[in-house]
Amino acid sequence: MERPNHALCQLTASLRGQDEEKLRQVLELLFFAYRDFTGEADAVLADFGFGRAHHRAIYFIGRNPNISVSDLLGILKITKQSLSRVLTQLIDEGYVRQETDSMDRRRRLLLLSDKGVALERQLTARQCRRVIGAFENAGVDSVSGFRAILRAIIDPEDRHRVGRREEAGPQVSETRRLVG
Amino acid sequence: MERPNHALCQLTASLRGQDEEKLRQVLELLFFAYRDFTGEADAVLADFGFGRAHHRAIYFIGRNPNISVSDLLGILKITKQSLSRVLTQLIDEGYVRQETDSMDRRRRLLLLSDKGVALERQLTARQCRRVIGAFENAGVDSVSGFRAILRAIIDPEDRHRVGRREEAGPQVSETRRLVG
DNA sequence: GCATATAAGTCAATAATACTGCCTTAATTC
DNA sequence: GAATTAAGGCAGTATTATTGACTTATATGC
Repeated sequence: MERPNHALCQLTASLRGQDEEKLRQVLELLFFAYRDFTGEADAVLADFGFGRAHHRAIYFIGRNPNISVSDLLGILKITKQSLSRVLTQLIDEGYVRQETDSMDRRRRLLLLSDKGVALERQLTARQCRRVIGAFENAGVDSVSGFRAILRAIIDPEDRHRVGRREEAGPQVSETRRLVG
Repeated sequence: MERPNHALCQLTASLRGQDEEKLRQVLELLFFAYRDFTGEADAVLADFGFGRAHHRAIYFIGRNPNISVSDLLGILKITKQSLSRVLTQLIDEGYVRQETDSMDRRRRLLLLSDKGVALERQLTARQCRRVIGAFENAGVDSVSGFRAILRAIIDPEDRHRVGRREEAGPQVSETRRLVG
């Protein structure tokens, strides 16, 4: 059996220097870092009987108050049925509230309750602590490069999803914005 | 409901400048980047009737030829039963071979077959293409910072797992190394 | 040699997360 | 009024993971 190939490093002219070993290390860094990063929240979630799916819903509802179900689906990229299970639980247990949009009464706008806000903060604080620790450990000079490359790994059409949506006075959904 | 808190940014003295918005963006970058990064391989895996669990097994067996089952479990941090299902499939379908360690006949050493190597390369090549694209897009100056912070996010006791294990002549397992 | 420990594998039951497909209701838009 | 959109429900299935209990084979310590 021949040794691992070296074709990868010739994929582009500008990166001839990138050898396979370095690239593989990056794949592994992503794997281990993401695992430990998400693991940070898992212990807390387990105490509440929730999983990662609940975390993601709580996070993005907290981040985008008054988001509609379909806009949340657009962020999470899961099916309506998958979100439904999670959302029903969160609403039943009082972490998420639903309000009918007065502008378009078909839409249900999602909001965290006080209980939901408290949980979201607890989860986010833990993950931020890990990230801050990493920034300190690696040196803050590394942060801008870190952010730039993570952003560039994301599919171009989803890069705009990072950061806060503008706080909508009269609700303006993503889907509406495309139409209007 | 009050606005998101600003307590996070005061977690450490050295990072007073880090405000919550920036930190949250990092959490989101990690989420979207990892999703798109893994999604890259999913389409290929589906063609073979495999999932991400198979990918991880294939990757780390390819990366650590002659790894023992327990050492692989140590990397993946899943239960023996979970790995078993995946490994049985991969062996049955001829992607992974098993050989008894001549030094310790309890151990089964895992190796990719030619078919396994071909699949591993296909998956890794795709993910590397995305990473290389991101390096070009963000600028290669960002790479070292990117790597440094990812590494620092990983639990300290697992950072040594990034990179190739030394190619063992007489098989020396991780567990053995601790003892001997 | 015998007791203990280790490596691997197996069986059974369960849970979380996701999927497809199909259908309903209500509200809006053309 | 017809078509579309938003939300949700129901049924069935797949993947990945878990816990717990147990077996077999081999190696190690005394």
